[in-house]
Amino acid sequence: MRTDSRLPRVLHALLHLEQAEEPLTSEQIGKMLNTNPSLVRRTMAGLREAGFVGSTRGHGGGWVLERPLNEITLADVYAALGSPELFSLGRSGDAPACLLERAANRATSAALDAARETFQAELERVTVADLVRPHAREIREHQEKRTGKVPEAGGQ
Amino acid sequence: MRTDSRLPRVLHALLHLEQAEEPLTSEQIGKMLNTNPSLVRRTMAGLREAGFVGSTRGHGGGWVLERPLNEITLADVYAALGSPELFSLGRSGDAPACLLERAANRATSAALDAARETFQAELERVTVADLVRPHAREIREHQEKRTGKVPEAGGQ
DNA sequence: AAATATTGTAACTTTATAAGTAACGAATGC
DNA sequence: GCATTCGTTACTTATAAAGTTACAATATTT
Repeated sequence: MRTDSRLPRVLHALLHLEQAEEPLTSEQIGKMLNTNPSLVRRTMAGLREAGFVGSTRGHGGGWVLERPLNEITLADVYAALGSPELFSLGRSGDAPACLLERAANRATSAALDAARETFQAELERVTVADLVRPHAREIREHQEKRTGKVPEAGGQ
Repeated sequence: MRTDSRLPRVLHALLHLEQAEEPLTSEQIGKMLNTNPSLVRRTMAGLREAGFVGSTRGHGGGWVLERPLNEITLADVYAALGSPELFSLGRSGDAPACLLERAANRATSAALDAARETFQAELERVTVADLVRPHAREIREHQEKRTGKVPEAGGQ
C-alpha cells in the first residue's frame, strides 16, 4: 500500500490550525497537505472524536482547535488516529504448531515490541506545541528530571 | 501490501536446516513455511549471497547451512534479506517547502528513527541459535556484562 | 545418453490497505 | 431560497509482498 502518512499530516494540520484566526475549511487544509477535502475530513474525524479539534458546517464553517497544542502529545494524536499499524513487518502466522516457527515468531515479535515501546515513549515525550518550539522539549525534560514528575499540561 | 513475513520465515527455515542431516529442497522448506518452492528460492537467495546457506542443483540437491547458527545474528539475517522497510508509517513528503510540514516530518522521523535503533539493537543482541536455547541469551549477556566485550562467535 | 530431480530466474496474478476521488445528504449562514 | 461546508458512503488507484507458473540450467542416477 501507500505509506501511511496520517500522523505527520494531522500534525501539520494542527500546527496550521493553531496559527489560524478563523476556521479552516477542509478545502484549505487539503491544499496545505496536498490532498483533497474528503480525505481531510476522513483523517480529521478521529481528532474531532478525541476533542482536540471541532468542526462546524455551513458558511464560515470549518475546523478549529479545541485544546492548546501543549496539552496534546504526539501519542494522543496517534491514538486519535486509531493507532494505525506501525510496522510493515510481522510474524509468519498466529499460533503455529511448529515449535521452531513459534521460536522465530517470538524473536521477531520481541524485537518489534521493543521498537514499538520506544516509538510510543518518544511520542509521549513530545507535545504538538514542542514541534515549533525546538527548545521547549529540552526545558520540560530537564524540569521533569529535577522534580521527578510530569508537569501539569497548560503550564508554560 | 501483505505483511512482510520474510524475517520470521527465514529464521524458521534456518532452524530446520540446522536439524537436517541432508540438504532440504525448496519443496520441503516450502511445506514447512506453508508456501511454495519458488518463493522459498527467492527469499533464501539473500542468505546464500551472504554465505549463511548454500544450495546445490540436481538430484539430491537443496539447501544446507554453511555457518553455525551461533555465528549468525538476527541483524545479519535481516541485512541479508536486504533490510526490508520496517515501518508502514512514514513522513508526508521528502523536502516540503512548508516549515510546519517539515516540523511534523521531523518529529515523525525522530520517533521512527528511535524505534528503528531499538529494533536493530535487539536484532544484534540475538543469534539464531539463541532462539532455540532460551537460556543461552541471558548467559551470554551476563558474560558480556562481566567482561565488557562480545565473546568470539563459536565459543559455547 | 536419457530420464529425473532440483535450483535460478523471469513474468505474471493476487492480496491488502491507505490514498485518492466522486457524489450527495444534512446542517448552517446569508 | 441559495450557497457553503461538513459527514459519510462508495468506488478507484497505487504499491509491494505473497503467491503462482513456467522453463532453462545443472546435477545425479541408471
